[in-house]
Amino acid sequence: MTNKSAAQPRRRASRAGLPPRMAVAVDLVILTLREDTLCALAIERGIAPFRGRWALPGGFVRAGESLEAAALRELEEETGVDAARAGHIEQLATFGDPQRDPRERVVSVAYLAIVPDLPEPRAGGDARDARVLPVATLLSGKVPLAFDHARILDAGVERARAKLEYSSLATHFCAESFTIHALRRVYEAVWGAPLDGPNFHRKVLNTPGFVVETDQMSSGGSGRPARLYRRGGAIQLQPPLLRAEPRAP
Amino acid sequence: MTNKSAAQPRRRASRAGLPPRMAVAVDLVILTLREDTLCALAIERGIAPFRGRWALPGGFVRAGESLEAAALRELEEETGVDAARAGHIEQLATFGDPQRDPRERVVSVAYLAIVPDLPEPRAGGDARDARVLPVATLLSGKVPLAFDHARILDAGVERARAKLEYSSLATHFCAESFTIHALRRVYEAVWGAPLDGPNFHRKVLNTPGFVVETDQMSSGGSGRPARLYRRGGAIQLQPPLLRAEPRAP
DNA sequence: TCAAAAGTGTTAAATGTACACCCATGG
DNA sequence: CCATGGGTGTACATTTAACACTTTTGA
Repeated sequence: MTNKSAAQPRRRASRAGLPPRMAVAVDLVILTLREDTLCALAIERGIAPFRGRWALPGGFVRAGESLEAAALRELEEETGVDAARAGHIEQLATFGDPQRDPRERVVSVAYLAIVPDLPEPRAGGDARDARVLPVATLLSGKVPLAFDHARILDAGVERARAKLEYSSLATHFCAESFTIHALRRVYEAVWGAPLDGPNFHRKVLNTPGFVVETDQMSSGGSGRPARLYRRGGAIQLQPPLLRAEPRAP
Repeated sequence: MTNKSAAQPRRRASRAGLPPRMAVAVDLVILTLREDTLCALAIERGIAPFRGRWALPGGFVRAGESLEAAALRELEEETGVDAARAGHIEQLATFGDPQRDPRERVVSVAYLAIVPDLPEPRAGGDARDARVLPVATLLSGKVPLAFDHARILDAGVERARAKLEYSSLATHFCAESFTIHALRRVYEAVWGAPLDGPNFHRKVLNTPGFVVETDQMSSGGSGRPARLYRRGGAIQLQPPLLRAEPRAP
């Protein structure tokens, strides 16, 4: 019916019904907050290709291993953070350009992980060095990333920005208990814009399931001690926290 | 861990540092509207495994072919709709459970396509039959889908529902020019809830870039002729069209 | 003239925004 | 007693939701 069957002597394997096999990898965008700055874990590659360049942590999926399991395994290998301590992990997108790896065809499934208080990473395996660097630095273009990792990182940051608005993702940047102020600093760091403190406070408390009060108070800092909260059960926020866009007068 | 690694000598390749190779497929959730009902294209499988069961259209990615190109090729093969006529196509998620295909390890990258006025599909290739069926039927469980395709379809429908709210996706269900009423019927079909006509009308017109007026009017139907509009340039809607949730009094 | 759909007006309620102001703590 | 951040109050602007009402067509 189409020209297809005629025009296709094309890859004998395919005609025989056997699909080509490809390597499948997972790459991780691991986000955390360091001094009110949005940061990601980056690896300095110790082997070719892109030796000496910064890259996202990742590795190949093993036979019999699910994609999610591979992502969690890589997360633990690179950071020492196990599934329980990881605040949040979700699949981001899949990158499969035929040229994205100069060695051979590699399809990479990217995952986004949020980790509170990411420990100083250990270089190991194929990595010459491993560091938690500001996202702004990594995306500035001054430190070109290996492969298509700049696009992957960008997708991860965009996903995080979008999800703060309508999900409880922000709480995963915080330790188990946190002040409303700390939560606000997460929003301000990820969105890169200041928010009104009083209104933010009310909005968070009026969003059912977002946070739950504890009977503890913060201590030590300057100023009045603040109440500590824990993550509530809500996954989606209704109504969403709006990303304030200053209105034109 | 599973009986699988025992059955295989665990691919010596993997121990030598060479990653295992896997087949990579694309599967398509192709949504359209038929008589105000959200429908998806389904294929009745003519070959094992799952012979005789309904499945989503899809196929293996070829060597040297990008994922997106594979998705567009499958879309055209199964529906005759080329990239230009497809309203919208986007990557949805990747499904890679080791057991999802009983033959061998297949990682499937799912795509979501929206096509206005999907033509009656032609069965061909490995398909015994091809039909446009209501999503509600396919997800009801009465017609079990092959592989993990119920999960994929569900993810596609959920993505479409969510994106109607904050993107101009709904316009891609419509022909090139359409009335505001037709656009509203898209929202009502996908969300499964009625919307207030007058308020919807204003909201659409007040959302910059959502639709642009033409100088033509609809003809033929009963009632007053309506103005026709085209898709505007906006991708994201600001403010979003809210999914009306009847308020508890 | 009636039914059906298009489109405009109107109003009460809910929400968002900006900022004044009091509270509790450490220096 | 002052700086710092925590938290509440409040007034105003904006948005939303509900629905009455007018317009324009085909039957």
